[in-house]
Amino acid sequence: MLTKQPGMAAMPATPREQAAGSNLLFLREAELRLAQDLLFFGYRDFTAGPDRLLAELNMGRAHHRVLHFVGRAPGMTVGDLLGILSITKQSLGRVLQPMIEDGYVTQAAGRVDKRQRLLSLTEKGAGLERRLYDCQREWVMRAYREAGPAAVEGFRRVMRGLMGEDARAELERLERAAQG
Amino acid sequence: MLTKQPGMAAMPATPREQAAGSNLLFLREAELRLAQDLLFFGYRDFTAGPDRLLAELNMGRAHHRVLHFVGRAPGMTVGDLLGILSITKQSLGRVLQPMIEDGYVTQAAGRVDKRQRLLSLTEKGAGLERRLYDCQREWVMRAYREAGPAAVEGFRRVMRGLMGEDARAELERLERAAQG
DNA sequence: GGAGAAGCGTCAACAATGCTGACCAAACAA
DNA sequence: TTGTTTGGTCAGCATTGTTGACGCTTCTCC
Repeated sequence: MLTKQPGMAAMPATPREQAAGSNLLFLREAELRLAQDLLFFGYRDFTAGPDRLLAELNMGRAHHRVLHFVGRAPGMTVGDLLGILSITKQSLGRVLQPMIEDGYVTQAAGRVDKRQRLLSLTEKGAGLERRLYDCQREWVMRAYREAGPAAVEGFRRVMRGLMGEDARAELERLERAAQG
Repeated sequence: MLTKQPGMAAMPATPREQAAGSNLLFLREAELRLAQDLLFFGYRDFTAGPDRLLAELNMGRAHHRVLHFVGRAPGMTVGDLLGILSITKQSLGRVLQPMIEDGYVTQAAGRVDKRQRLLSLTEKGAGLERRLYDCQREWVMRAYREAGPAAVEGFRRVMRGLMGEDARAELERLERAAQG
Protein backbone atom coordinates (compact mmCIF):
# COMPACT_ATOMS: atom_id res chain seq x y z
CA MET A 1 0.00 0.00 0.00
CA LEU A 2 2.83 2.36 -0.69
CA THR A 3 3.88 2.52 2.91
CA LYS A 4 7.37 3.90 3.20
CA GLN A 5 9.76 1.02 2.82
CA PRO A 6 13.02 0.69 4.75
CA GLY A 7 15.12 1.06 1.64
CA MET A 8 13.64 4.39 0.70
CA ALA A 9 14.50 6.48 3.69
CA ALA A 10 18.20 5.87 3.18
CA MET A 11 18.19 7.36 -0.32
CA PRO A 12 19.23 10.98 -0.92
CA ALA A 13 15.69 12.05 -1.76
CA THR A 14 14.89 11.07 -5.32
CA PRO A 15 17.41 10.73 -8.14
CA ARG A 16 15.55 13.57 -9.83
CA GLU A 17 16.33 15.97 -7.07
CA GLN A 18 20.04 15.57 -7.63
CA ALA A 19 19.75 15.87 -11.39
CA ALA A 20 17.64 19.01 -11.11
CA GLY A 21 20.20 21.17 -9.44
CA SER A 22 18.05 24.25 -8.97
CA ASN A 23 14.93 24.39 -6.89
CA LEU A 24 13.05 25.97 -9.75
CA LEU A 25 13.73 23.07 -12.03
CA PHE A 26 12.80 20.70 -9.27
CA LEU A 27 9.43 22.34 -8.80
CA ARG A 28 8.84 22.28 -12.50
CA GLU A 29 9.63 18.58 -12.51
CA ALA A 30 7.15 17.91 -9.71
CA GLU A 31 4.53 19.80 -11.71
CA LEU A 32 5.08 17.70 -14.76
CA ARG A 33 5.18 14.44 -12.87
CA LEU A 34 1.83 15.42 -11.47
CA ALA A 35 0.52 16.06 -14.96
CA GLN A 36 1.55 12.55 -15.98
CA ASP A 37 -0.21 11.05 -12.98
CA LEU A 38 -3.33 13.11 -13.48
CA LEU A 39 -3.65 12.17 -17.11
CA PHE A 40 -3.15 8.49 -16.39
CA PHE A 41 -5.63 8.26 -13.53
CA GLY A 42 -8.05 10.78 -14.98
CA TYR A 43 -8.31 9.20 -18.40
CA ARG A 44 -8.61 5.74 -16.93
CA ASP A 45 -11.49 6.69 -14.67
CA PHE A 46 -13.11 8.82 -17.36
CA THR A 47 -13.45 5.72 -19.53
CA ALA A 48 -14.26 3.28 -16.75
CA GLY A 49 -18.03 3.85 -16.80
CA PRO A 50 -18.53 3.25 -20.52
CA ASP A 51 -16.12 0.33 -20.38
CA ARG A 52 -18.32 -1.45 -17.86
CA LEU A 53 -21.43 -0.83 -19.90
CA LEU A 54 -19.77 -1.93 -23.12
CA ALA A 55 -18.42 -5.12 -21.58
CA GLU A 56 -21.98 -6.31 -20.97
CA LEU A 57 -22.63 -6.02 -24.70
CA ASN A 58 -19.38 -7.70 -25.66
CA MET A 59 -17.98 -4.48 -27.01
CA GLY A 60 -14.88 -2.50 -26.25
CA ARG A 61 -13.60 1.03 -26.25
CA ALA A 62 -13.08 0.93 -29.99
CA HIS A 63 -16.80 0.46 -30.49
CA HIS A 64 -17.48 3.45 -28.29
CA ARG A 65 -15.20 5.61 -30.38
CA VAL A 66 -17.05 4.67 -33.53
CA LEU A 67 -20.42 5.40 -31.93
CA HIS A 68 -19.16 8.69 -30.56
CA PHE A 69 -17.60 10.09 -33.68
CA VAL A 70 -20.17 8.82 -36.15
CA GLY A 71 -22.85 10.21 -33.86
CA ARG A 72 -20.99 13.50 -33.71
CA ALA A 73 -20.84 13.95 -37.48
CA PRO A 74 -23.40 11.72 -39.17
CA GLY A 75 -22.77 11.17 -42.85
CA MET A 76 -19.01 11.02 -42.46
CA THR A 77 -17.11 8.71 -44.77
CA VAL A 78 -15.03 5.71 -43.77
CA GLY A 79 -11.96 7.73 -44.67
CA ASP A 80 -13.02 10.53 -42.35
CA LEU A 81 -13.38 8.11 -39.50
CA LEU A 82 -10.01 6.54 -40.21
CA GLY A 83 -8.46 9.98 -40.11
CA ILE A 84 -10.04 10.85 -36.80
CA LEU A 85 -9.18 7.59 -35.11
CA SER A 86 -5.73 7.32 -36.67
CA ILE A 87 -5.94 3.57 -37.11
CA THR A 88 -5.75 1.27 -40.13
CA LYS A 89 -8.79 0.30 -42.11
CA GLN A 90 -8.25 -3.31 -41.09
CA SER A 91 -8.50 -2.39 -37.42
CA LEU A 92 -11.55 -0.27 -38.07
CA GLY A 93 -13.15 -2.93 -40.27
CA ARG A 94 -13.01 -5.53 -37.57
CA VAL A 95 -15.03 -3.25 -35.29
CA LEU A 96 -17.23 -1.48 -37.83
CA GLN A 97 -18.48 -4.42 -39.87
CA PRO A 98 -20.02 -6.24 -36.91
CA MET A 99 -21.60 -2.97 -35.78
CA ILE A 100 -23.25 -2.65 -39.19
CA GLU A 101 -24.40 -6.27 -39.11
CA ASP A 102 -25.79 -5.85 -35.61
CA GLY A 103 -27.68 -2.74 -36.66
CA TYR A 104 -25.83 -0.03 -34.74
CA VAL A 105 -24.47 1.76 -37.79
CA THR A 106 -25.78 2.20 -41.34
CA GLN A 107 -23.92 2.77 -44.56
CA ALA A 108 -25.21 4.72 -47.53
CA ALA A 109 -23.44 5.09 -50.86
CA GLY A 110 -22.34 8.67 -51.44
CA ARG A 111 -24.43 10.57 -53.96
CA VAL A 112 -21.65 12.67 -55.44
CA ASP A 113 -19.01 9.94 -55.10
CA LYS A 114 -20.52 6.49 -55.15
CA ARG A 115 -17.35 4.89 -53.83
CA GLN A 116 -17.83 6.50 -50.47
CA ARG A 117 -19.83 4.89 -47.70
CA LEU A 118 -21.53 7.53 -45.59
CA LEU A 119 -21.85 6.36 -42.01
CA SER A 120 -24.67 7.14 -39.60
CA LEU A 121 -26.06 5.68 -36.41
CA THR A 122 -29.30 3.74 -36.45
CA GLU A 123 -31.81 4.38 -33.68
CA LYS A 124 -30.34 1.42 -31.87
CA GLY A 125 -26.86 2.83 -32.27
CA ALA A 126 -27.90 6.30 -31.18
CA GLY A 127 -29.63 4.79 -28.15
CA LEU A 128 -26.52 2.97 -27.04
CA GLU A 129 -24.38 5.99 -27.70
CA ARG A 130 -26.65 8.05 -25.52
CA ARG A 131 -26.41 5.60 -22.67
CA LEU A 132 -22.63 5.70 -22.90
CA TYR A 133 -22.73 9.46 -23.12
CA ASP A 134 -24.91 9.69 -20.03
CA CYS A 135 -22.32 7.68 -18.13
CA GLN A 136 -19.63 10.16 -18.94
CA ARG A 137 -21.93 13.16 -18.63
CA GLU A 138 -22.52 12.37 -14.96
CA TRP A 139 -18.84 11.86 -14.37
CA VAL A 140 -17.63 14.96 -16.19
CA MET A 141 -20.36 17.17 -14.76
CA ARG A 142 -19.29 16.14 -11.29
CA ALA A 143 -15.70 17.09 -12.06
CA TYR A 144 -16.82 20.37 -13.67
CA ARG A 145 -19.02 21.29 -10.72
CA GLU A 146 -16.31 20.54 -8.21
CA ALA A 147 -13.73 22.50 -10.15
CA GLY A 148 -15.80 25.52 -11.14
CA PRO A 149 -16.27 27.33 -14.48
CA ALA A 150 -12.87 29.03 -14.55
CA ALA A 151 -11.11 25.73 -14.02
CA VAL A 152 -13.14 24.19 -16.83
CA GLU A 153 -11.97 26.87 -19.21
CA GLY A 154 -8.39 26.25 -18.14
CA PHE A 155 -8.83 22.52 -18.56
CA ARG A 156 -9.99 23.03 -22.11
CA ARG A 157 -7.09 25.30 -22.95
CA VAL A 158 -4.53 22.83 -21.66
CA MET A 159 -6.16 19.83 -23.31
CA ARG A 160 -6.18 21.68 -26.61
CA GLY A 161 -2.51 22.36 -26.11
CA LEU A 162 -1.85 18.69 -25.56
CA MET A 163 -3.28 17.93 -28.98
CA GLY A 164 -1.10 17.83 -32.09
CA GLU A 165 -1.75 19.91 -35.17
CA ASP A 166 -3.64 17.12 -36.89
CA ALA A 167 -5.93 16.58 -33.95
CA ARG A 168 -6.66 20.31 -33.73
CA ALA A 169 -7.70 20.38 -37.36
CA GLU A 170 -9.75 17.22 -36.88
CA LEU A 171 -11.49 18.75 -33.86
CA GLU A 172 -12.31 21.95 -35.70
CA ARG A 173 -13.91 20.02 -38.54
CA LEU A 174 -15.84 17.94 -36.05
CA GLU A 175 -17.20 20.97 -34.24
CA ARG A 176 -18.24 22.52 -37.53
CA ALA A 177 -19.92 19.30 -38.65
CA ALA A 178 -21.69 18.88 -35.30
CA GLN A 179 -23.76 22.04 -35.82
CA GLY A 180 -22.08 24.39 -38.22
CA MET B 1 -11.90 14.86 -44.90
CA LEU B 2 -15.14 15.50 -43.10
CA THR B 3 -16.44 17.74 -45.84
CA LYS B 4 -20.16 18.25 -45.50
CA GLN B 5 -21.86 15.35 -47.21
CA PRO B 6 -25.11 15.68 -49.16
CA GLY B 7 -27.05 13.60 -46.67
CA MET B 8 -26.16 15.85 -43.78
CA ALA B 9 -27.54 19.16 -44.87
CA ALA B 10 -31.05 17.70 -45.22
CA MET B 11 -31.14 16.61 -41.57
CA PRO B 12 -32.92 18.73 -38.94
CA ALA B 13 -29.67 19.73 -37.27
CA THR B 14 -28.42 16.87 -35.10
CA PRO B 15 -30.61 14.36 -33.30
CA ARG B 16 -29.18 15.77 -30.08
CA GLU B 17 -30.69 19.15 -30.73
CA GLN B 18 -34.18 17.72 -30.80
CA ALA B 19 -33.66 15.59 -27.71
CA ALA B 20 -32.25 18.50 -25.76
CA GLY B 21 -35.40 20.61 -25.68
CA SER B 22 -33.95 23.64 -23.96
CA ASN B 23 -31.10 25.73 -25.27
CA LEU B 24 -29.35 25.46 -21.94
CA LEU B 25 -29.27 21.69 -22.08
CA PHE B 26 -28.09 21.88 -25.64
CA LEU B 27 -25.18 24.07 -24.71
CA ARG B 28 -24.30 21.80 -21.84
CA GLU B 29 -24.34 18.86 -24.23
CA ALA B 30 -21.97 20.61 -26.63
CA GLU B 31 -19.65 21.32 -23.72
CA LEU B 32 -19.55 17.71 -22.69
CA ARG B 33 -19.13 16.43 -26.21
CA LEU B 34 -16.14 18.71 -26.45
CA ALA B 35 -14.75 17.26 -23.24
CA GLN B 36 -14.95 13.78 -24.74
CA ASP B 37 -13.16 14.89 -27.87
CA LEU B 38 -10.48 16.77 -25.96
CA LEU B 39 -9.73 13.83 -23.71
CA PHE B 40 -9.51 11.42 -26.62
CA PHE B 41 -7.25 13.53 -28.80
CA GLY B 42 -5.30 15.00 -25.91
CA TYR B 43 -4.49 11.74 -24.23
CA ARG B 44 -3.58 10.12 -27.52
CA ASP B 45 -1.14 12.82 -28.48
CA PHE B 46 0.20 13.07 -24.95
CA THR B 47 1.32 9.44 -25.18
CA ALA B 48 2.42 9.51 -28.81
CA GLY B 49 5.99 10.67 -28.14
CA PRO B 50 6.87 7.98 -25.59
CA ASP B 51 5.08 5.39 -27.71
CA ARG B 52 7.41 6.07 -30.61
CA LEU B 53 10.48 5.89 -28.41
CA LEU B 54 9.32 2.70 -26.74
CA ALA B 55 8.54 1.00 -30.02
CA GLU B 56 12.21 1.22 -30.99
CA LEU B 57 13.06 -0.78 -27.86
CA ASN B 58 10.29 -3.31 -28.41
CA MET B 59 8.38 -2.01 -25.45
CA GLY B 60 4.88 -0.70 -25.01
CA ARG B 61 2.93 1.71 -22.90
CA ALA B 62 2.70 -0.81 -20.08
CA HIS B 63 6.48 -0.71 -19.73
CA HIS B 64 6.36 3.05 -19.53
CA ARG B 65 3.84 2.92 -16.70
CA VAL B 66 6.07 0.61 -14.73
CA LEU B 67 9.09 2.85 -15.26
CA HIS B 68 7.10 5.93 -14.36
CA PHE B 69 5.51 4.70 -11.17
CA VAL B 70 8.47 2.73 -9.86
CA GLY B 71 10.63 5.75 -10.55
CA ARG B 72 8.12 7.94 -8.77
CA ALA B 73 8.18 5.89 -5.57
CA PRO B 74 11.25 3.67 -5.46
CA GLY B 75 11.01 0.83 -2.99
CA MET B 76 7.35 0.21 -3.65
CA THR B 77 6.10 -3.35 -3.46
CA VAL B 78 4.63 -5.41 -6.27
CA GLY B 79 1.29 -5.09 -4.52
CA ASP B 80 1.56 -1.30 -4.49
CA LEU B 81 2.21 -1.27 -8.19
CA LEU B 82 -0.70 -3.58 -8.87
CA GLY B 83 -2.94 -1.25 -6.91
CA ILE B 84 -1.80 1.81 -8.82
CA LEU B 85 -2.09 0.23 -12.23
CA SER B 86 -5.31 -1.64 -11.46
CA ILE B 87 -4.31 -4.69 -13.44
CA THR B 88 -3.80 -8.34 -12.54
CA LYS B 89 -0.49 -9.69 -11.37
CA GLN B 90 -0.35 -11.89 -14.46
CA SER B 91 -0.55 -8.85 -16.71
CA LEU B 92 2.05 -7.07 -14.68
CA GLY B 93 4.30 -10.12 -14.51
CA ARG B 94 4.51 -10.40 -18.25
CA VAL B 95 5.84 -6.87 -18.45
CA LEU B 96 7.80 -6.68 -15.21
CA GLN B 97 9.77 -9.92 -15.38
CA PRO B 98 11.44 -9.12 -18.71
CA MET B 99 12.24 -5.65 -17.42
CA ILE B 100 14.03 -7.20 -14.46
CA GLU B 101 15.89 -9.65 -16.70
CA ASP B 102 16.88 -6.85 -19.04
CA GLY B 103 18.18 -4.79 -16.14
CA TYR B 104 15.70 -1.92 -16.08
CA VAL B 105 14.22 -2.75 -12.68
CA THR B 106 15.65 -4.39 -9.57
CA GLN B 107 13.96 -6.34 -6.85
CA ALA B 108 15.03 -6.49 -3.22
CA ALA B 109 13.47 -8.62 -0.53
CA GLY B 110 11.71 -6.51 2.09
CA ARG B 111 13.53 -6.23 5.38
CA VAL B 112 10.50 -6.13 7.64
CA ASP B 113 8.46 -8.51 5.50
CA LYS B 114 10.62 -10.86 3.47
CA ARG B 115 7.72 -11.87 1.24
CA GLN B 116 7.65 -8.44 -0.33
CA ARG B 117 9.73 -7.53 -3.38
CA LEU B 118 10.72 -3.89 -3.23
CA LEU B 119 11.02 -2.45 -6.72
CA SER B 120 13.45 0.19 -7.90
CA LEU B 121 14.86 1.38 -11.20
CA THR B 122 18.42 0.56 -12.16
CA GLU B 123 20.54 3.28 -13.71
CA LYS B 124 19.59 1.88 -17.08
CA GLY B 125 15.93 1.99 -16.13
CA ALA B 126 16.17 5.50 -14.73
CA GLY B 127 17.93 6.60 -17.90
CA LEU B 128 15.20 5.29 -20.14
CA GLU B 129 12.53 6.72 -17.90
CA ARG B 130 14.19 10.11 -18.13
CA ARG B 131 14.24 9.99 -21.90
CA LEU B 132 10.54 9.17 -21.92
CA TYR B 133 9.89 11.88 -19.39
CA ASP B 134 11.76 14.43 -21.51
CA CYS B 135 9.49 13.59 -24.42
CA GLN B 136 6.42 14.40 -22.43
CA ARG B 137 8.03 17.31 -20.63
CA GLU B 138 8.48 19.13 -23.92
CA TRP B 139 4.94 18.40 -24.94
CA VAL B 140 3.29 19.34 -21.66
CA MET B 141 5.42 22.45 -21.21
CA ARG B 142 4.32 23.64 -24.61
CA ALA B 143 0.68 23.14 -23.66
CA TYR B 144 1.22 24.82 -20.27
CA ARG B 145 2.96 27.81 -21.81
CA GLU B 146 0.27 28.27 -24.44
CA ALA B 147 -2.50 28.00 -21.87
CA GLY B 148 -1.01 30.06 -19.06
CA PRO B 149 -0.67 29.43 -15.32
CA ALA B 150 -4.31 29.99 -14.42
CA ALA B 151 -5.41 27.47 -17.04
CA VAL B 152 -2.90 24.97 -15.69
CA GLU B 153 -4.43 25.25 -12.23
CA GLY B 154 -7.88 24.72 -13.72
CA PHE B 155 -6.66 21.75 -15.71
CA ARG B 156 -5.37 20.14 -12.55
CA ARG B 157 -8.58 20.73 -10.68
CA VAL B 158 -10.69 19.17 -13.41
CA MET B 159 -8.38 16.20 -13.90
CA ARG B 160 -8.49 15.53 -10.19
CA GLY B 161 -12.26 15.61 -10.42
CA LEU B 162 -12.20 13.07 -13.21
CA MET B 163 -10.41 10.63 -10.93
CA GLY B 164 -12.30 8.18 -8.75
CA GLU B 165 -11.88 7.94 -5.01
CA ASP B 166 -9.33 5.15 -5.27
CA ALA B 167 -7.19 7.05 -7.72
CA ARG B 168 -7.23 10.14 -5.51
CA ALA B 169 -5.98 8.12 -2.58
CA GLU B 170 -3.37 6.46 -4.80
CA LEU B 171 -2.21 9.86 -6.03
CA GLU B 172 -1.92 11.25 -2.52
CA ARG B 173 0.25 8.36 -1.43
CA LEU B 174 2.37 8.77 -4.52
CA GLU B 175 2.95 12.46 -3.92
CA ARG B 176 3.89 11.76 -0.34
CA ALA B 177 6.26 8.95 -1.35
CA ALA B 178 7.84 11.11 -4.07
CA GLN B 179 9.28 13.55 -1.53
CA GLY B 180 7.32 13.46 1.72
C1' DG C 1 4.22 -25.08 17.08
C1' DG C 2 0.88 -25.52 13.66
C1' DA C 3 -2.97 -23.63 10.62
C1' DG C 4 -4.41 -20.42 7.72
C1' DA C 5 -3.69 -16.11 5.30
C1' DA C 6 -0.88 -13.03 2.51
C1' DG C 7 2.58 -11.79 -1.06
C1' DC C 8 4.56 -13.24 -5.15
C1' DG C 9 5.41 -16.09 -9.27
C1' DT C 10 3.86 -18.94 -13.12
C1' DC C 11 1.32 -21.94 -16.57
C1' DA C 12 -2.42 -21.98 -19.87
C1' DA C 13 -6.05 -20.14 -22.46
C1' DC C 14 -8.62 -16.40 -24.25
C1' DA C 15 -10.20 -11.53 -25.88
C1' DA C 16 -9.67 -6.82 -27.61
C1' DT C 17 -7.35 -3.93 -30.51
C1' DG C 18 -3.51 -2.35 -32.65
C1' DC C 19 -0.08 -3.54 -36.82
C1' DT C 20 1.86 -5.23 -41.79
C1' DG C 21 1.37 -7.07 -46.28
C1' DA C 22 -1.20 -8.61 -50.08
C1' DC C 23 -5.12 -8.50 -53.01
C1' DC C 24 -9.60 -7.27 -55.18
C1' DA C 25 -13.60 -4.52 -56.96
C1' DA C 26 -16.01 -0.44 -57.99
C1' DA C 27 -15.90 4.20 -59.21
C1' DC C 28 -13.68 8.38 -60.36
C1' DA C 29 -10.44 11.37 -63.11
C1' DA C 30 -7.10 12.58 -66.55
C1' DT D 1 -8.39 3.91 -71.67
C1' DT D 2 -5.44 3.97 -67.91
C1' DG D 3 -4.25 4.93 -63.50
C1' DT D 4 -5.83 6.42 -58.82
C1' DT D 5 -8.84 6.57 -55.03
C1' DT D 6 -12.12 4.43 -51.77
C1' DG D 7 -13.38 0.71 -49.49
C1' DG D 8 -13.34 -4.33 -48.21
C1' DT D 9 -11.08 -8.62 -46.93
C1' DC D 10 -7.79 -12.49 -45.73
C1' DA D 11 -3.88 -14.00 -43.02
C1' DG D 12 -0.63 -13.46 -39.55
C1' DC D 13 1.40 -11.23 -35.58
C1' DA D 14 2.22 -8.19 -31.13
C1' DT D 15 0.70 -5.94 -27.01
C1' DT D 16 -1.87 -5.92 -23.05
C1' DG D 17 -5.69 -6.91 -20.66
C1' DT D 18 -8.67 -11.04 -18.56
C1' DT D 19 -9.78 -15.97 -15.68
C1' DG D 20 -8.61 -19.93 -13.35
C1' DA D 21 -5.51 -22.90 -11.08
C1' DC D 22 -1.33 -24.04 -8.56
C1' DG D 23 2.90 -23.67 -5.74
C1' DC D 24 6.32 -21.54 -2.62
C1' DT D 25 7.72 -18.68 1.04
C1' DT D 26 6.68 -16.00 4.88
C1' DC D 27 3.87 -13.86 8.28
C1' DT D 28 0.19 -13.89 11.91
C1' DC D 29 -2.62 -15.65 15.21
C1' DC D 30 -4.37 -19.15 18.36
